[in-house]
Amino acid sequence: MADHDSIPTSEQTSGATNLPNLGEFRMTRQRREVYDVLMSRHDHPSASEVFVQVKDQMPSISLATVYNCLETMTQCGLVKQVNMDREPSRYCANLKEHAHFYCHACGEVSDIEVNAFERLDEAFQVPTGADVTRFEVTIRGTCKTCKTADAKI
Amino acid sequence: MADHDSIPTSEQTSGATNLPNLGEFRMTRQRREVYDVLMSRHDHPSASEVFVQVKDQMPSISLATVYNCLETMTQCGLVKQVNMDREPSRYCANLKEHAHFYCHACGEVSDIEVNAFERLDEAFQVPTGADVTRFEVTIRGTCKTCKTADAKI
DNA sequence: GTGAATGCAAAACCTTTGCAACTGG
DNA sequence: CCAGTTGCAAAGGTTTTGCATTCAC
Repeated sequence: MADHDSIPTSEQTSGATNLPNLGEFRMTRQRREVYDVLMSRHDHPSASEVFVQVKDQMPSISLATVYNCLETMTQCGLVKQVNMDREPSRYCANLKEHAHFYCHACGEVSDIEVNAFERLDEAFQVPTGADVTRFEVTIRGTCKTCKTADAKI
Repeated sequence: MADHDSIPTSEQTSGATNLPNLGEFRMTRQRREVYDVLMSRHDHPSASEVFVQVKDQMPSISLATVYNCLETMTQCGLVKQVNMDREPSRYCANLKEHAHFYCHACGEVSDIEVNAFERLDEAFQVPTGADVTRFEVTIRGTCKTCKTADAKI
């Protein structure tokens, strides 16, 4: 994990939905660190959560830079921004098409495999004449842990 | 449209997914006006867009009150809050289960009918042991208007 | 070398909150 | 009557921005 050489190139990511366009991407120490942190976690941290962890390795980094890095990487398609309601944006490095499960009790977000993303449009009456770029699916509910904890109260 | 008597009671809305709980709901002039504005539009206005329109009818109303009204009505299940990325929250009075289409060119949000919402869970590997409350589906792309406009440039 | 990225602080933005005055049931 | 709601202004938290400095290519 967190291997510097694991940053995908345009060629390597041809399986992903949005090909990263890394043409003008300048690899700074800050960006590398931010990306590494994101790669090492599967819990969709927010910018400030990333900031806290990166600051450990690089005390001089500023929060604004973390925001800039995450923004740039999102534009490049290197990471994905995940927004839940009005909560702070979260970020994830899982480029594979997937849905999200959101537990409204603990606020945790987890990735969900999709069995047939491509057949999703059958279920929806997409406006005629519109170009569909992508489906975004969030499943809301209570995770196993919170359900159990709640039952014990 | 915008009929004051059209505000649903708990009994009338038994078909909706979340039954409005209007027990403690006090119908003030402000709330009625906010609700009317929302009922009269199908374009998912934000709080300040609602504010502008309500202020027309009721110049003394404050933005904070509009926020309060919308929040309360969302809690009651009278309206739905729709969040797109980091944009201001939008609101809609369409209580029927539906998905949203978001045009990233013009930023408009439109409702999408769902043919088989209940069979959606077949397509996703929902975490075992979790309780699913609801599916939220956003389809992103370019609407017909923007697609056409773009082609002309 | 040079344009892009950083770090800092300040601003922008949407939304919530505290509190006195008001009002719907 | 009186708990709940309003209006105002001020605060809150997240994200962006301006600008001088630094750095990657």
